[in-house]
Amino acid sequence: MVNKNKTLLNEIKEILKSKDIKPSYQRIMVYNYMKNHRNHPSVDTIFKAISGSIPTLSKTTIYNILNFFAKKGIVDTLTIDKNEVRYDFIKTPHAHFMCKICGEIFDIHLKSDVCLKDFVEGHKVEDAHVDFKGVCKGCL
Amino acid sequence: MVNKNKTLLNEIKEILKSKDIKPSYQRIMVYNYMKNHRNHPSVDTIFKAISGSIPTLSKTTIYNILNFFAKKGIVDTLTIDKNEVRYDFIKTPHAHFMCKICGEIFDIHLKSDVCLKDFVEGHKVEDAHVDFKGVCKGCL
DNA sequence: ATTTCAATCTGTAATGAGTTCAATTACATA
DNA sequence: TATGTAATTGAACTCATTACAGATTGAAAT
Ligand SMILES: [Mn+2]
Ligand SMILES: [Mn+2]
Ligand SMILES: [Zn+2]
Ligand SMILES: [Zn+2]
Repeated sequence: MVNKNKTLLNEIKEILKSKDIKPSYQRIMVYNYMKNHRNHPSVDTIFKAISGSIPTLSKTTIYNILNFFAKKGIVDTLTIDKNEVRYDFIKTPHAHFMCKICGEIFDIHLKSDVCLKDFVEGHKVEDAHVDFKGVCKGCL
Repeated sequence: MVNKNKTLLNEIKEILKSKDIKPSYQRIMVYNYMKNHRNHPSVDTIFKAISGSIPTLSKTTIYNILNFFAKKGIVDTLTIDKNEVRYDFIKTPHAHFMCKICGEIFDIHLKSDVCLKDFVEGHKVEDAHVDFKGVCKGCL
């Protein structure tokens, strides 16, 4: 069990190296968290989740790592929540639904091609987001 | 000229009354600004623009009015800019493009129906936004 | 006209996400 | 082992937004 966990972290280390990212323990742990959670976490959520494993962890480090990961294309930055930035471990283009009651963000899989445009009305597109807000299934 | 301006402000007063909104001078001026600008302004932009006409104006009042207008459906709240909320004087559903260089937000008119859904995957939709980010025509 | 009362406005203080920065630590290489 | 660069840390800071309490407004009621 411990050995298996160690193997998984070593896999992440190799992934980071292959992307020209120095695999610090902090970066490995953030990557591991993102890989295993689909909750579109905020910096604070990640901090609370992994600071137990890294007693000296600084929240600034989480900010640094996520900004770096975003630049490297490992995570996507979601501005759907006006209170704090949320992050997504990108797989494929998809939309999001954020519940105004519980704050949860759900993945939505639409048959829409708006996420795949290179240009719109002459502007060069680098990111595309389809965001819904309302009341989620569970809160209805 | 002055008379015509006064007539326009009186028209706004009637519009607000018809929506069960007490037509204070501050509210009329914010409405008038939104009606005449398509720049998706922030609170600060509106404050700077109209505080000359209202010497005692408080920025808190702009926050109050915009939150109130949003609740009444007069303006739409855009979270595309992670630094500050931007507001839109709604006409019809449309998408937005925000330039990462100059910060300007452009209206985009797509032939997409994603903005018109009532439910997605069981969740009740109240707002829908299609947001693009990149480099605008002018900054390219 | 004066009183009354709720709604609105104002300004200051508090909150909290995110950034800056200088000092410390980790780690690869010589 | 010594050195140098990159990463981490934590405190101070910025700045958008909210909370709050007192002042002002304006429309009834008397
Ligand atoms: Mn997602
Ligand atoms: Mn618009
Ligand atoms: Zn919910
Ligand atoms: Zn631009």
